[in-house]
Amino acid sequence: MFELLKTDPSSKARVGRLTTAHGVIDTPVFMSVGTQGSVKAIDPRELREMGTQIILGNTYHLNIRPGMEIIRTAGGLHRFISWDGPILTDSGGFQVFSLATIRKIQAHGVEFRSHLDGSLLFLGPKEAMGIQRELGSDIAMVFDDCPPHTSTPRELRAAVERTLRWAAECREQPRAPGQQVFGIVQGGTNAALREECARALVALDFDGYAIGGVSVGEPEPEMLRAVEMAESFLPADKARYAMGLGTPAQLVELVARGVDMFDCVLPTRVARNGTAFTRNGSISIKGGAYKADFRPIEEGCDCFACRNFSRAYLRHLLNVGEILGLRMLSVHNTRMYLRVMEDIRGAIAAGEFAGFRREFAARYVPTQKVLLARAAEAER
RNA sequence: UCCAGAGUAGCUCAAUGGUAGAGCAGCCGGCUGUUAACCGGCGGGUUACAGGUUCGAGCCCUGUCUCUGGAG
Repeated sequence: MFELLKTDPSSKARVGRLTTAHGVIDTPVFMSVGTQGSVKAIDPRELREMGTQIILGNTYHLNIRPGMEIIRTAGGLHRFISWDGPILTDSGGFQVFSLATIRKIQAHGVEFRSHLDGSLLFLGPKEAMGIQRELGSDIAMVFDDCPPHTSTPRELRAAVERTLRWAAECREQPRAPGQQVFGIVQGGTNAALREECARALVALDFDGYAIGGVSVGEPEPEMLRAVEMAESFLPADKARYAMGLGTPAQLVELVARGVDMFDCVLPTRVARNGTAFTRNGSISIKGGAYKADFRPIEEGCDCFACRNFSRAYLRHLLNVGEILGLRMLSVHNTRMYLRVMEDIRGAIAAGEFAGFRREFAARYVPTQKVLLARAAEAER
């Protein structure tokens, strides 16, 4: 159940409350990604202490390993991974995109050849919902067809039609007690397709609506447009979830466009690769510039890493390959994302979101790639 | 002091007498519903030094220096 608490007068930003079987979530919310039943390098106690409200799991990956028999025997995913807060499970739809080389799309689902041992795995609406039911997630996602950014209009249309057909079937599948199901809008950067897909999904009446088919290789301006196209046809009284996004700066902009929920591997993946997010943009802690920099990653950050360790020490850890280094960067980045969301919620509630948004954008230094994409956009 | 071996990129090491390379480190990118503690790029050399042989030498010869091991 979603409750809309306040809407920002200067934008579409809103604060709300999403009630699930395992707890209440304040939105806008960032959801940490725990694909294989673990938010990589961070344990549940740390997640809790950082203020994590909900985490993700993945149908495809958990079904391959450890397999449903184990999770069933364990008493469901919550018990198995010792996380008693809300869990959202992705359906495996993203793997249609990310594992494009080892899968074949068929009428009633997708045939995957396991990336581990090559064995066959079929995932369709029925299978994906059945697995998510057994996982016992609080929010299950419909099984969708997530096409790449490079798709032709014909392919995009086919993906939308398939996604809608499958969504209708997902909608009818049995659920775990208290489990909510979210539909997923596809349609790429095509406004007509986004509208058509959104309207059709809304007609099916889901518990919430996700915007998928973003973060599939498109430049930032196109991503923002795709979200806008879908958002305008979604009901205000249901949660909106932008799948797979984004950078801290993008989160602020997406909240301003009416999105309530996010998930993204960036904070944890980038951390393992030596990069830390700050309000001023991201910094590569591995760099020699931090060799003798005894300040915390980010002044004023209340995460465990910033309270205890210097950039110099963290750089040293990363440099010698000590696992603590990437763990601490993961902790920092995750807490940083959660703090951004806390600040966003506070700003909207206080009626100060417009100023917050302006200042955030002014301070956050984008990557070269984003700058180039924006420049190219301005050219048009 | 003698004998032997070795001196090549910051480090550890390659390179039948025929365009001196790799890994690591360094620097710069990238990473967006995780097949990623990952991927890509760049810089970097008086081949210890001085001669010699040769069309051509990191490689062969002579000398010098340094290091390592052994002998005394």
